[in-house]
Amino acid sequence: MISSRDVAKMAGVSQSTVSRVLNNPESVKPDTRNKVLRAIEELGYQPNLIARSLVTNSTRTIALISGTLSNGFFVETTNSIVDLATNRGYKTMVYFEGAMALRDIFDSIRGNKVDGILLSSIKLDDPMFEEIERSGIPYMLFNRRPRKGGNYVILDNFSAAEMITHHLLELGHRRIAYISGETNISTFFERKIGFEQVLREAGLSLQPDLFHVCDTSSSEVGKITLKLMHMSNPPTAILCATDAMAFSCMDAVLSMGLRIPEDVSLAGIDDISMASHHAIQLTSVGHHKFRIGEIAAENLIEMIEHGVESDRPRQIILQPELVIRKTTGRKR
Amino acid sequence: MISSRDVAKMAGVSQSTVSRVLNNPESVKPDTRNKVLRAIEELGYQPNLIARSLVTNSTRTIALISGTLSNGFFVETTNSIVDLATNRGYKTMVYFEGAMALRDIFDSIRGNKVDGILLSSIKLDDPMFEEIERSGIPYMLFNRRPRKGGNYVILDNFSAAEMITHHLLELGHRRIAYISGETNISTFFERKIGFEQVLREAGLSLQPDLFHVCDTSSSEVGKITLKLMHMSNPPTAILCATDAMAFSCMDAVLSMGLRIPEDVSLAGIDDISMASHHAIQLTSVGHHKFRIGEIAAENLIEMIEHGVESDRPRQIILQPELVIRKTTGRKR
DNA sequence: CTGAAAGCGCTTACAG
DNA sequence: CTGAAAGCGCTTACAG
Repeated sequence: MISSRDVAKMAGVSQSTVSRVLNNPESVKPDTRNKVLRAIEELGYQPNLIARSLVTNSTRTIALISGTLSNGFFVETTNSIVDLATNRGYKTMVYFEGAMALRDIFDSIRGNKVDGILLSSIKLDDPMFEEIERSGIPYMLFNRRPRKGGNYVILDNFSAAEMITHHLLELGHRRIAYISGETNISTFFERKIGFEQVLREAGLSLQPDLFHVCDTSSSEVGKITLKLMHMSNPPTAILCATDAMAFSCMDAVLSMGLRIPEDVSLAGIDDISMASHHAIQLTSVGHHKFRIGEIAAENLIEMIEHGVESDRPRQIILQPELVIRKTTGRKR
Repeated sequence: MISSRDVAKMAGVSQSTVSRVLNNPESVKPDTRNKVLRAIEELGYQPNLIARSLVTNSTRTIALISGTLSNGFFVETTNSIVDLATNRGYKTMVYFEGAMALRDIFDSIRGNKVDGILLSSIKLDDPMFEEIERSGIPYMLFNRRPRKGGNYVILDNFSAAEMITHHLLELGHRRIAYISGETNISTFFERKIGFEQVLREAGLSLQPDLFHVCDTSSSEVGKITLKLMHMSNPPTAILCATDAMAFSCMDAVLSMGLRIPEDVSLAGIDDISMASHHAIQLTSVGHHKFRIGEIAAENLIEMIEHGVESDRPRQIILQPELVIRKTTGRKR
């Protein structure tokens, strides 16, 4: 491999000068600069970024630890985060939750000296959170947050759940099923609280046989949906904690030959782009598409480049908008 | 930051021994090994992988350069590639086509000394292809291939297009519109050839007003769809070169208040997972889900670990299966 | 089984 | 404006 020594030799200068031409061109006389540039060209020299990183202690790499792409929400955030980082001159190391323990991913990331971390996969009481804070590596959480503190950008999940539940109540629904993911995750925790709160205000209560927690996989959601719709007194509406779950739920409902919303209303939360497809038309509530990922990435890069003010965590809560489409209708 | 020197000092051994404990534990006496291990534990030592890479000349990193996640096909390959790589102990640097010129991505990748490259975004006559070959970095292309040679795993696009076109002809369709992406990409080129071939065999020909090439974006496909369906003599069936395009097409058709397949039949190619959703039920043709990405990653890792046999390129062509669902029906 | 020394390919004070 | 020297944190022959 060609190194800066080779370039230096060919240009008849020192290695330091080659380095300067690369990193601070104005500091070297045009004449010498051109000699170096020509040598670089001639040799097809490619600086070894690994070596550079070792001395500068910066890799221009951010790590993205994201929920699985089976959830369309993370498809949108992953796409926009990677593109934004790329445009800003950062490489993105991607990990999807589940393939490896967060602990091991974090160790790998530390060893690789990434400049910053973007993380969706944190639990409410995750022991990793404190470690990440302590590591001093700039980070932004997105979509989920820990119980206390941290830098994050999330949806106002409580409000989102309130809004969509209100909508269902207004349509006359009283038997509303709720399918949630594990409530040790802030998103699911906060959405459930919002749902319960509105029920309570309406003089209703969360009925155990209409409330289900599952692992958010399509097969699990499907099973629960079938169980619900086979009840002697099935719900007239189903609220799913995410749009991705609502898609699975819809799939199961339709597979039974039932119609939406005639036989059962269906709603989700997140308002991912597929929700607006004319074949889906899912009523949902969420923030404008893509923005969560972008905001997280923007803030992270700012922290990397202008330093972290650890006394003032970045906590951004986006306000949701209700989007009524075709999967919710009056109770019959 | 704690280095192996600190560990060595604390354990009362040399840096070499610390290195051995990490990389070849059996080569050091249990006694010394334990002293070192204890020191590592005590100091919370994390080896600097950047420094290691500089000397071993291996980063355990693969670069994935993928088509955009707006196309569900690449969602599935990205998900399975990243997970497979992670499980095998490789990090994945991800780039999406379009955010940066392939030329610049490649330079960045070379500088970062990745162990291998997984690339979907190659054109038929892409000047970058030769450069990649020449670089000597192990690589696998997937989904698309260059005109000649290379390591790749692709669908038998010609057969896929043949099969789906046959299906449409058998349903009685004669005015079949075809919406394609740019034909300087092998996928679109081969699919178009397959489509034309079957038409020709049936004594039909590709009619200019029914054949459209676009940039595959949802808005472009939508525009073309509207144009087609507003013709005085609209097509009775539309074949889209990818399922992702078929989804956009479906969206546009439904937005006009038309029904599928009553007013127009619709088919795609790829058979991505969303195609089987009960609200979509898209007739398509493709290989079993996820496998293309996995096969590409498996082969790449094998090349990285067991060496490249450059005289025998890896060329894997997967056979498609036709999956008839609800978007295609008899011509009325 | 272990250590001292050299080296991977850069950058960065320091001196001139 | 430029060069010689030291150093980033590892690994790897080599010697013992």
